[in-house]
Amino acid sequence: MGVKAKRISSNMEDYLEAIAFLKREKGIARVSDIGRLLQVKKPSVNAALITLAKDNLILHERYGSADLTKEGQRLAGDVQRRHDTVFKFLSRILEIDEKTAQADACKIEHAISPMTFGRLTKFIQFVEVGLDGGNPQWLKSLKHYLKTGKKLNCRMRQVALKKNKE
Amino acid sequence: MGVKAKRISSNMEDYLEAIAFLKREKGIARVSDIGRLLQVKKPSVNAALITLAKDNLILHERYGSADLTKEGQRLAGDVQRRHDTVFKFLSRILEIDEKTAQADACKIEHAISPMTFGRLTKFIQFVEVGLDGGNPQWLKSLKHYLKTGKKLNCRMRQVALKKNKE
DNA sequence: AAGGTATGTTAGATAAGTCTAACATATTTA
DNA sequence: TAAATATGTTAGACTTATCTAACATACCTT
Repeated sequence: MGVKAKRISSNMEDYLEAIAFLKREKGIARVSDIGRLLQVKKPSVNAALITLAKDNLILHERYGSADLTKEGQRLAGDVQRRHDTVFKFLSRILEIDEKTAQADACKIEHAISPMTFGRLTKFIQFVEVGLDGGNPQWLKSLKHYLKTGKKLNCRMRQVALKKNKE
Repeated sequence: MGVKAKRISSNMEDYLEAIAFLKREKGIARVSDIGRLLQVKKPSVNAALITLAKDNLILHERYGSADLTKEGQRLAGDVQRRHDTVFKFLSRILEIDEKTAQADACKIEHAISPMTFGRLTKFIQFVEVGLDGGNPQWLKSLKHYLKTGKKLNCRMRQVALKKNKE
């Protein structure tokens, strides 16, 4: 029953992601643009497109553009969501600078299980939507600790609060 | 100045990790054991040992055992620490089951930057050592939310507290 | 529409990492 | 110690992913 859900490589996931991005942003995913995005040469892109087409993840005719199939869209979406989740966690909670967070997310997105993805998603929700039982203080303490390595005491908290308002 | 700090592949990191583990656990790192640990055949191990020896990360003589050099020890230690940190985060904070957490950590350990490693380490410290300004409640709320998707209200909190005491 | 530029493809090489089958060396044990 | 077993190595093939150089097609522009 159903098509066997092949496991594709990190590299192929990157290509799918790039194609999805270009379709969304420019309406069309071309070899050159994919190459520019992923920092690889055109023949590499071409080889990748042939592989992805063989796996029924894209439609691709010679000298034509690449389009994701239903399955390709699904996989690309999965990768994208993993990326976004990891990126949010790194940047909003661990407060890692954007560049580093993006770079790390680009690698971690290929490495996390559905379980970890789900939990991470919920964790972010928990923090952002304020489901911490009305105790947002811990987040401030966390962020202060992450940056200074020091515990926020009462006096320091006041200072931190003031800084946040500036 | 100093030796150029080569960047080694995820695979080579795995081999270093395995060698360090075997040295620690059994006093000696042999080709067969490394293979068993990493689920690869002996010729693959052999090839890896040659590569690592060429990079001065291990000492290895024909038909002899493998020993980490100072640099090899340093790298193996780095990987190990990244693994432990990620594993702790996944298992203790996101409460992912051990098997999945180990599997994910084995991949993520190759993907995180020093910055992310540092922040994650501090985050775990923050949680474990109770540096959250004396508000451990948020953690309970988090764990409850991660598992049920629901916010802990006052009544639910009492229930959660009771369960924790069982 | 012809020519030039941009884009896409093919061919062939390279590198990393894996495998199997065959061979070599060590170690154990009868 | 000699044979049997375990362990390590070599040779050669395969896969994935990349590259350069050369070639093919598409498109724009005048």
